[in-house]
Amino acid sequence: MAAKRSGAESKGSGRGGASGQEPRSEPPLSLERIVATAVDLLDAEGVDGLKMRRLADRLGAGAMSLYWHVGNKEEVFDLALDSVLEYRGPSDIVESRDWRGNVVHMLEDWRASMLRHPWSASLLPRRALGPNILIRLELLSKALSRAGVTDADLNVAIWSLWNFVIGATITRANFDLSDDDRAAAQQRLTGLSQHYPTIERSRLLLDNDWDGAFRKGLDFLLDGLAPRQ
Amino acid sequence: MAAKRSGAESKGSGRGGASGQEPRSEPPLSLERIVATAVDLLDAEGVDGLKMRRLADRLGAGAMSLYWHVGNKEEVFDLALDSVLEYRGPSDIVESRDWRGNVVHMLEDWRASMLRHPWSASLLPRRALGPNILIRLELLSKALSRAGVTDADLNVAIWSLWNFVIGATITRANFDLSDDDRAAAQQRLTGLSQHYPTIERSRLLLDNDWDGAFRKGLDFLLDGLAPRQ
DNA sequence: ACCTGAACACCGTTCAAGT
DNA sequence: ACCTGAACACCGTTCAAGT
Repeated sequence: MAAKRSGAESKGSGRGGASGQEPRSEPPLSLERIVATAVDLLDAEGVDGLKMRRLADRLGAGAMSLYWHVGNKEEVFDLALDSVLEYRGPSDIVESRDWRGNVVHMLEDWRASMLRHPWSASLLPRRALGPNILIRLELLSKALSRAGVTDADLNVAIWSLWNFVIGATITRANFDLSDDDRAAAQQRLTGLSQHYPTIERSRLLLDNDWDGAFRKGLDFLLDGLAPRQ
Repeated sequence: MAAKRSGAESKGSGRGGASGQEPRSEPPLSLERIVATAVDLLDAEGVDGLKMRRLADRLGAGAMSLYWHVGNKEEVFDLALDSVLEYRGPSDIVESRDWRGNVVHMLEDWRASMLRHPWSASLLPRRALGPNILIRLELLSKALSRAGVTDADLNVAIWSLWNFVIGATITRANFDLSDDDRAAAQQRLTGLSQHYPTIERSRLLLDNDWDGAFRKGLDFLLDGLAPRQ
């Protein structure tokens, strides 16, 4: 992932090194490098931190060079997003047994991949579906069929799981930023406990076990979709 | 919702009326007017269409007057969002019977409210929870308790429903924009049917019954959360 | 074919003034 | 107390050139 940063000599006159750590003798610009660097930048600075100028800077390229390789900023987002959703499944899907294990594994991996890049979940629903998510949906479809979900219910089941994963991951990725805020919210809730007695008592806003809640909620949903007989 | 637009005389020298329909003798600026107008503008132009200058323009106010009433643009988003999530429940919650009907009604109303303002769903997960969503969560909590969900599972159940609603609504609101794109995607899928045979056969990307899928998926999830015995 | 800086058309926000 | 325009510090993108 990280660039190799070979020690080398500078190109010509200095560029007024404000950043101080600009690598020298860069490999030429390429889509691959641009996408990889965009992911790094997004990880470091979030969605709002991705600016075309800054990206070019990180690449050691002139400010506007990117526009030769990419149509516009949107395209950078699309490419960065898909590059982050790759799935290296558990060996082969031929393993017919334990459809449920396969599904849970893939969905937990999906969520984990997006949480490693907290900008990605929010982006996913508003962009065209790239090949890497299609692979995941296909796996889902196969497994659910095998589990006995009827053809008439198949699409509903897939979208239900999609909704659950997207909703959980977007929520988690965004709440993550505001740990103190959450305490403050629960505090406020306590002050208003006459209005919200039930969620105040269960300490809904303080509940911190995101991974457990995802896993248990997913189990409930799968129970509903394909009841174990 | 819509302003009354009383016919009246202009204030002084013309402002070079580019928009052509600027109302005259506006009521004074107020938080309420700002929020209501922000919602209108968001509905009309989307998240990216809300610019402080444009909002001021719609209010018939000078470009920078808003900053007296609001700290910054973020605050406008927060206020607009909460104003859109109000719930006027079915009479009273005392109706103990039919917890499931109550839940389904509230969640469908929640989704419908957000789809009426397609920018709202994406905003919700990244902002502090306002009073209007807390009311909905409280209702959810009460109903699920009544349905027999144990205290240990209560938070999981609430977040599962949250995830489902958020995921479904964000997805629907965004896919809505691209009806042709979806056909194109399915087309592309058909071309690659050796890679994605199952979702190609079920025509996953063409499935257009969003309301039905939401309702049926919600039923599955509720079955998992509180099995009907 | 690939890269570049200058320039344009925006934005959010600050600030010193106005009434 | 409330409103205002000018000004600042950005940003995405176009374009005419460079090599």
